[in-house]
Amino acid sequence: MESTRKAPIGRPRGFDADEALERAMMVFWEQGYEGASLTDLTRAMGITRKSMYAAFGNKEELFRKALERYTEGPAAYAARALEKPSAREVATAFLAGSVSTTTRPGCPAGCLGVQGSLASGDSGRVAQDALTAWRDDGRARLRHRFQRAVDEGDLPPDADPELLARYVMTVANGIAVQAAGGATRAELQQVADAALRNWPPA
Amino acid sequence: MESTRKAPIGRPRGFDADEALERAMMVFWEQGYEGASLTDLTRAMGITRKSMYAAFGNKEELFRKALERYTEGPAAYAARALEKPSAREVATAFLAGSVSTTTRPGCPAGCLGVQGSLASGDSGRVAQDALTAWRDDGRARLRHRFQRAVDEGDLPPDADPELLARYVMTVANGIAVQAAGGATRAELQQVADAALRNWPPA
DNA sequence: TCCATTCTGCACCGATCGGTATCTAAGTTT
DNA sequence: AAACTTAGATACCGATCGGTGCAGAATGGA
Repeated sequence: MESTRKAPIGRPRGFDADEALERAMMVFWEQGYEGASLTDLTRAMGITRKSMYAAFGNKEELFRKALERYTEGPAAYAARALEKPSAREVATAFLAGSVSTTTRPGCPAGCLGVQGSLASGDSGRVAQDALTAWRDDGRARLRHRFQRAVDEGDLPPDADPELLARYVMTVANGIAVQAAGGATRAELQQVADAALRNWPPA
Repeated sequence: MESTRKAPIGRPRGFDADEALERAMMVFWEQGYEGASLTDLTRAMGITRKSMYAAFGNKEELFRKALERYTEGPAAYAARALEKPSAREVATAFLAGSVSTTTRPGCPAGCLGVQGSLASGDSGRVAQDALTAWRDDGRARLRHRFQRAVDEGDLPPDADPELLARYVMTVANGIAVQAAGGATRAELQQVADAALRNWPPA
């Protein structure tokens, strides 16, 4: 009985399931759930469709397992941050881990938890690029406005318009993600207030 | 010549192009670019595929025009915010407009500019829900940790763990969006530092 | 040795995708 | 009235989607 549990009869699996899942996670991370086709996934995993279905069930379950792996791997900074001794250190470590993981060389830019459905396949790339350009344009306008504020003495001379613009835009993007996840207006207004409690933050 | 410009020969358009574009914008806003099929779009617009192609070119151009309309409509708060007299008012109005627009009743939750490719069709809904639950779980863990900090005296007694957790998660989500758009690690670390310059923000 | 299981590889399924063709009917110009 | 353009409806195109079936080979335990 134990022997059957350890090694079920039949040809053993010819690939490393953990490594295959790691590869699948990277594809989902980069291309999102719908943008990652079975062809993309299995090619990256180095196995056939049949093997993937036998090992992971279907695409949805593969994604869930990839998300679990992401939590224990690239997103492990979150759990580590929660163990810091003070709240300030928790928050600092959490955001530092967020920065580090979303900009890690060799890994897709961004967070699987956010853009797992933000990224897309080739057909949606133009729209994705258009939206990135749209956000960049808004940020540039904020930057110019804050530069003017520095010039006019409205902001201190050592204020960094680039940083301030990116800060405001980052909070706004985060608010959008929160709203899409069901946060209420009152909750988000509290967040906006908190983000501006000391202004300018630099 | 003026007459031909005003009314070109042939049967005039039988629908209001502006209103059709408005409807299309709402569909893109709610379902994202790839999640919005031509069937969804034309049904909402009340016209046929042929009419849509004749009036707007193709799906990509329709999306671009819908994004323009979004900029001039629901996202007009951004332009208005830039006209405020002080930098603080600019930032305040920008974030307040972001909150208001992403949580407006009768409109899709979130920002078209962020989740135009974040949302998805029916096939990706389960993955989308899983990611929302994933982010909610992370936020709950932060909240519990901050509650403990209050209990231990690490945070002042009047600190709001719910707000602090949402604040940190919002900034992290924004960082993820920024990273996906190409922001560098150094730039984002500056943002994270700015977000924590006065802690706790409440 | 026999059997069970998984392997690779390919063809295939129904469904949907964005986009087009074809038809008739209708309305506005010259 | 003639010329022109659009609307509506329907069917269709090639491509891709997630998922399956079937072939034959490989590799283990009983």
